[in-house]
Amino acid sequence: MKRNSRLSLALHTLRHMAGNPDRVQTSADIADHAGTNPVVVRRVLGRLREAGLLTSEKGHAGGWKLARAPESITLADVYLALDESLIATAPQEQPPACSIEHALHRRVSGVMKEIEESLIERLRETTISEVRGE
Amino acid sequence: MKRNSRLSLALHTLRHMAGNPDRVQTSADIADHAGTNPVVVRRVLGRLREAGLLTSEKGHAGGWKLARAPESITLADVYLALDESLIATAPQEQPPACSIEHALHRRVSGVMKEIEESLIERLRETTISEVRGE
DNA sequence: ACTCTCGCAACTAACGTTGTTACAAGACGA
DNA sequence: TCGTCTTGTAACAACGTTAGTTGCGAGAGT
Ligand code: FES
Ligand code: FES
Repeated sequence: MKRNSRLSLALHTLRHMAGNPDRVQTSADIADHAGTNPVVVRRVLGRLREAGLLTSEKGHAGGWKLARAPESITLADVYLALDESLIATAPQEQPPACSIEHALHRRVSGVMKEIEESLIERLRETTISEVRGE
Repeated sequence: MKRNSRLSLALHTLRHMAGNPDRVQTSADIADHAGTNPVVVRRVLGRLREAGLLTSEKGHAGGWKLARAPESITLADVYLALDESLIATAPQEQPPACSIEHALHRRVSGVMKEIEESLIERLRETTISEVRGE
């Protein structure tokens, strides 16, 4: 229901896999684990696969596995893989009648872009495997 | 339809008023001006009034007016008045069963908080009246 | 063949946002 | 006092987004 449940699901799953990098897990396993539905898991992890973070195999003994060393996967990689800007700036659909409105929008979305940049920068500082419980 | 149309409406209206600070405008005027509905305008501007940016009067010759000098109103004031965090972090409804999930959430929302801080800081650098067309 | 798995399309339900109508309450002027 | 203007607020419809669910086809392995 929340806006970043996809990010939470992705991070938790990756971190969980980082604890056992060679184990193959099915989307049903993961869904159980995360209290959700296998299809939802495949939807989210599918994006991570497109970004090269995971691999998936069909058939018997198929499932999901990390595609890279967990130490090389940063929070920013996950955030970008999902490509849902948490920083919202409406893309100004109409050419604005009023030039001041235009200027305001430019100003605000300029700041937003900067902020998103620095968000990604900050997220790049920590890898999946660095985060531990308590 | 977009996530920040309230912010756009608020900023544009305030900037428009800044050009003529003593003029009283009705929500119908403003709605015409912004291509929306008077009730929507009252909803958004109501928040700005609660934050002390505007005043409103009922009755004949009533309407909306700036409560402060436009040079003293920053973009951050408006953003905060609307108090809709553009930086979304789900407030972690359940106590998380898994401590790693908890740690991940803490890390991410810590970063988000910082980022929102710096967003506000950046927005505080410009006042309403500073923004001009072309 | 059979079974397991992903991939994908379609649908529902819940939620948030905008726009709209309706009406009460207050303020002002005639 | 009466009429009119305006805000304030509630209620509703329309729409988009998201999570969840079902169903089924396509590969992969036994
Ligand atoms: S349950 Fe495995 S990391 Fe949370
Ligand atoms: S129309 Fe007046 S500021 Fe845009």
